[in-house]
Amino acid sequence: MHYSIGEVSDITGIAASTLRYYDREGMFPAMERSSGGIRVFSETELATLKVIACLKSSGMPIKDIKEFLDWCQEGDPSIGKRREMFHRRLTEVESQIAELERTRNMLRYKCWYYDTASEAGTEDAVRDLPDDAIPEDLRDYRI
Amino acid sequence: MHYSIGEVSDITGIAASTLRYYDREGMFPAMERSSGGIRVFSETELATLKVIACLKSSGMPIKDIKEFLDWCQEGDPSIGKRREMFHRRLTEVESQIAELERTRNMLRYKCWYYDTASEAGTEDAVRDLPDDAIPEDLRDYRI
DNA sequence: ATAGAAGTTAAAGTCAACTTGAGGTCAAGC
DNA sequence: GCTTGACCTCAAGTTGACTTTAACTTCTAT
Repeated sequence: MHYSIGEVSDITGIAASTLRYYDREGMFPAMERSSGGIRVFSETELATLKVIACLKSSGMPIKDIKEFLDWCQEGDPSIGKRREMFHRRLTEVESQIAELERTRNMLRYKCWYYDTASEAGTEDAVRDLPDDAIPEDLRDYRI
Repeated sequence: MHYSIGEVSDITGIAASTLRYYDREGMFPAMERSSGGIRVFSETELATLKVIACLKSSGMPIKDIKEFLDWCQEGDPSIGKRREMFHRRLTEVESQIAELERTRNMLRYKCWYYDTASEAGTEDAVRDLPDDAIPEDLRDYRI
């Protein structure tokens, strides 16, 4: 199947200007053009966009994603590099999750703090409470 | 206890230029200065920095954090607003975690994919494998 | 054949969150 | 008194990831 830039934008929710920007950066090396110079996206480019989305949401910068896509073009000889890259990315995302979970726990503490203050109508009711007045699962996340 | 900007930078790992920038943005409304005009950080500012770190790692922009800190200055009347803000932030972080977990699973699939390709020496060995040749827990994350 | 929607380019603009640079001041030890 | 390192301000620069603009072309439907 073939798609115009507008169709791809509608399918993926990515702005056409962003797709042009990715193209300018060389992320779609195999993309074709109509005789009049109009971009023709195919399944290949849609697959690339999925990989871009995955790597982007793992926090990888565009230029590193571009480098990875270049490795894909090189074929089998670059399998090792690509494998290592994904393992590093996985480790990275796992620590991002751990950090976000810590953040979530601090926010849970703050929610409890403000629920309590809100009920009392004043922060004085919570500010200097001893640790054992704090729900056990939130105690370590007091800030 | 009182700290110089350099000490706070060492304690927190935040660059002195960043601390000055935060100060310029009005995040330390109670911070004092020495007679010579030098910033004197106290426990109050260290506590603020912890809140800033928490909200920043939840993805909140600096100007919204500033707005929250302004609410804190208003005292008890703003407890409701602050409470709602933390509840929204918690919801937000929970969906960020869910999205990152999805990303992690896609990366796990890619790790398996490249482990397999690497062992075989060629991507041909994995590219078009049927779904049931993929580890069950990764099947849904094929990209 | 023509209108208008959708596409094209290159270059400039935007935004957040800092960081850097220039030029000057403060504070502690000798 | 003087050096030296840490501090100060203000303005400008940086980075990444887009987005916008202007001027133009192509495609599609009537």
